[in-house]
Amino acid sequence: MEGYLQRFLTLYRPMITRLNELLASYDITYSLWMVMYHLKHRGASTLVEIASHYEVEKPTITRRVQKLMELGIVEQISGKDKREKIIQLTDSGFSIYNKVRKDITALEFRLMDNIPEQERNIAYEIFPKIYNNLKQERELQ
Amino acid sequence: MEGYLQRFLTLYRPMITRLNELLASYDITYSLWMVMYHLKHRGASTLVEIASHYEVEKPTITRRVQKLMELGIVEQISGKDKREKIIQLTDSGFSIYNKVRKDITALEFRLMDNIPEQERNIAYEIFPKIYNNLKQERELQ
DNA sequence: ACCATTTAGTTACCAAGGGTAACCATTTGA
DNA sequence: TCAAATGGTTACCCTTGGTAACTAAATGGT
Repeated sequence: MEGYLQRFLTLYRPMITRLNELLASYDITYSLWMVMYHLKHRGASTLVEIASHYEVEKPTITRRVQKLMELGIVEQISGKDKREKIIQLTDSGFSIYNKVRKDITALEFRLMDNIPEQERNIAYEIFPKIYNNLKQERELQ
Repeated sequence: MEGYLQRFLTLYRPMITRLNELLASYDITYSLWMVMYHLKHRGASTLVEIASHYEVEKPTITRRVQKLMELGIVEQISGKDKREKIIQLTDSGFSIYNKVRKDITALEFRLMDNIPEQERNIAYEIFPKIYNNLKQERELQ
């Protein structure tokens, strides 16, 4: 499996570039999109939950959430623990999510166009496995 | 295939973090490693070739190559076209490459540990296909 | 053969994204 | 009950990368 990381990294910039081109018309960037995606798929979350999932520091998420709040895409809800800031998508946030989702799904189909169904699925399912292995690798240190 | 890009992006930071931790003991970062990898696998290259392969701008590669030259990892060779700067790994560069390669290969094995051989291969082979599709997507614009 | 255009690379400046350290407020738990 | 741990923010800085303007060299149409 020599070179897997390299192949992964080679894909990164072209992918981010296409994605940001697409997101520009909605005035968001991929880093904001990642938070929106997280809230859509995992529901209301605290900043620490988001930070640890993507393995970035807390201030990074503070900044992203501040921008998303200014844009009216997310809002804070109250929980028991007064230290926590629980964030969820607003109605407007959901609506923007759905519009962007269509565009991204279309892009994903174009990128997967000539790849057999079975291979797509395997490549799709392997990511969470590697993710878990990366997390475990971290714990060992 | 909805969410493929997202799954890809989610992996990025954890992977970069592990990789940089590993590379730190050799005093290089993943961005320098990518250039070394390119030279090892594609042979002596011009800066424009490297830049267009990874889809970054020329100044970015100028900077990386300057650092690698300071570190004695790459050197310039002369070609016919006097505008071009053709770069290759030095003996020292090859030696460092081989040491790092062992560590990264070991990391790659740990990350793929619990994934069946066949799935690994498919996930490995799918990257160049997506890469080509991304490049084609760019041309259409 | 000549000159406008293109190409390769560099420099200087700037922007995005993210990290570290220090801090406050709240909660946990010995 | 009070020290330690946790969630979040602020201020400052670093890394990476992009843009614009430039030089030098090569190309190509006339």
